[in-house]
Amino acid sequence: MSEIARLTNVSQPTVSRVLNGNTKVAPEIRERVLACARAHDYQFNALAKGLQGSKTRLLGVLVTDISNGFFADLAKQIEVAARENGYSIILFNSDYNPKNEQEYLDVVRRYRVDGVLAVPIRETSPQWRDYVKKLDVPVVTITRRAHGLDSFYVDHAQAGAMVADHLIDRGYRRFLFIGKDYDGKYVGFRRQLTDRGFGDAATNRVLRSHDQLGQELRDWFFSDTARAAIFAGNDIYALQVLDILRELGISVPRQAGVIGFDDTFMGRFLNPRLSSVSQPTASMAREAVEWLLDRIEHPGPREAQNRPFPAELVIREST
Amino acid sequence: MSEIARLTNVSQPTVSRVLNGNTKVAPEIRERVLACARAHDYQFNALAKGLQGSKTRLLGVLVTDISNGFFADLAKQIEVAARENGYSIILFNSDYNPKNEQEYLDVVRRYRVDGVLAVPIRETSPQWRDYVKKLDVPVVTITRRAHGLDSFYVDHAQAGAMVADHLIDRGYRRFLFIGKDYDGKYVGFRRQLTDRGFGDAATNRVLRSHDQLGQELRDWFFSDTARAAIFAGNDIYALQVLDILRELGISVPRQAGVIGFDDTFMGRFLNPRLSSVSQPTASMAREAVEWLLDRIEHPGPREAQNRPFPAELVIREST
DNA sequence: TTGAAAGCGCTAACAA
DNA sequence: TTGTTAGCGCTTTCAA
Repeated sequence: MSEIARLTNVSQPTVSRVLNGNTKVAPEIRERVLACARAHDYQFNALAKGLQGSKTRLLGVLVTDISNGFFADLAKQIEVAARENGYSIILFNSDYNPKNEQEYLDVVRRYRVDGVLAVPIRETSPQWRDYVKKLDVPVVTITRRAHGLDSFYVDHAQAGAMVADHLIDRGYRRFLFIGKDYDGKYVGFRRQLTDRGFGDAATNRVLRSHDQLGQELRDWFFSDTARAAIFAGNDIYALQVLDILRELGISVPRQAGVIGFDDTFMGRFLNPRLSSVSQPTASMAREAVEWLLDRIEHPGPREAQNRPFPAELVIREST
Repeated sequence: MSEIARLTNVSQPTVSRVLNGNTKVAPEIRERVLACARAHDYQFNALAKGLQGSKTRLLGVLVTDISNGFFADLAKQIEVAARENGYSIILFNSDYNPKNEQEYLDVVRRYRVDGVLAVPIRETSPQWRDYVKKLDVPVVTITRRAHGLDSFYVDHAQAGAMVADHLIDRGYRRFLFIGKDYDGKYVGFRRQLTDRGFGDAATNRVLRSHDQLGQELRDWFFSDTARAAIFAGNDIYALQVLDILRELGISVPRQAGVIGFDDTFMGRFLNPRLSSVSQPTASMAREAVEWLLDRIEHPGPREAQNRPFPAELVIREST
């Protein structure tokens, strides 16, 4: 700016005024400065700008696993929405590790980002919530609900219940969930199964996804003859389950039903095409970003926004 | 820092010296300052720090499509490697749009990132290369070779030739490539087909992936009875092709062979399991990041690094 | 080994 | 409408 000021015979603050365009400047000077800036391909220094007030036009985005198509897509939508509003994102991957998540919140403070969008790992932990609230930037939670924080999410428990209904209606009589037993979707799934009379421990199991999954799945499947359905905590698990079942010669959906979660892109092309639960990623991302920007641009205490989105059952060939 | 200086009765620069740890400070003061910083959960201001020299400890990462599992994985690896070295990444998605790419290079300058890792769209364009070279930060190209710039990539032409050999050896006699005809892998693929006597236009076609793909694929397939193979420019196209073939009742690999590119995670679980070309993502990312950091930490002109990595043919059930 | 002072590139308050 | 001045939070001289 000083350089441009020198070249155009005005003061440096005047250059600033022209380039930011929010103050009145004589048209003649204005043109001269703009021309000079263009000629020298001037780019403002975002650091110097940010050093002043809090406006870095940087958003921190924290996801749990970017290599999962669902989150990759989410990150993409967030980035697009942010860019449309002149913000850039600094991205972090927690890998479901609270240590990384904590580390990231420090990075975020270092760069004085204007706001944070996070897929939390410990959204139910009061310590985490308190820590986040002490941060002096607005934090918005996406895809998961964190009480007391702005949250944009689909209700996993309700989605789980929808899955239960669907599977029961399709005639499946015993159920396996692949994932963690404290996962909201399992909680809702199990509750609904119980309500409809399928709450037996015998007909209702949880398996974590790991190397032994094939063996365990096989044992579970052949331990009973009732028609079996598998609810995978995400589409990636579902993909693996389909492969295992094929290996075992179990036909889907006849002998076993399989349903995933997130409705990632590949699902509609799998063989058999995968039933799944779809989340409105695009609108979630957009609304969350807009809400966050609104909080950034109009600071001050405000009641926590709680915005649930409807999940949608996408029924294809696997159930 | 001033606050800590006040509380510990030393000067602010001394606090800086303690916290950065590269200058000698009396152990007693040192302890006092560190204790105080910890107590107040001090986080340095990366903006103020970056305003000084060029060290923002920020890396710009530009990919073409983060929702493609291959690039998502690449971004993840880059982020991990960067973080291990104390750098954070600011991520951008070009969506294969040169306008976005250009815009991003401006953002990168605004934030004074220390270096850039890019998956370029126009790596063969001299204008792009010149523009990048004028940037005063080191730029490293990943997954694609850009002459005159540091490049970490697999040789697509050579990989394409490997695919050609493989398909011919499997007994396929006519070939379809899904992607763009100027794609390096197609260039190498076609050259090798020609060298081995399968250069006929009649047996060798290119199709762009789009809505009409199903119809076009069908026309192509039934236009001849020779055994057909389809080389998809990436695994996502391959996934779609498999689905179309299944729809048409064409059995893979018997009536048609299908091979993808990138060997993304899902490939090994598809039905049939997808043959593909695997790139050493992890080592490419790691080496590229390390090279970039080396260039950042030891500036000065240097000969452009040209680092090809070997691609590997992963043969599964689809060919 | 420590402190005082200057300055990185901007914005904002104030004066002209 | 424009210029002058101060200051954001650090690092980096230069003295002491």
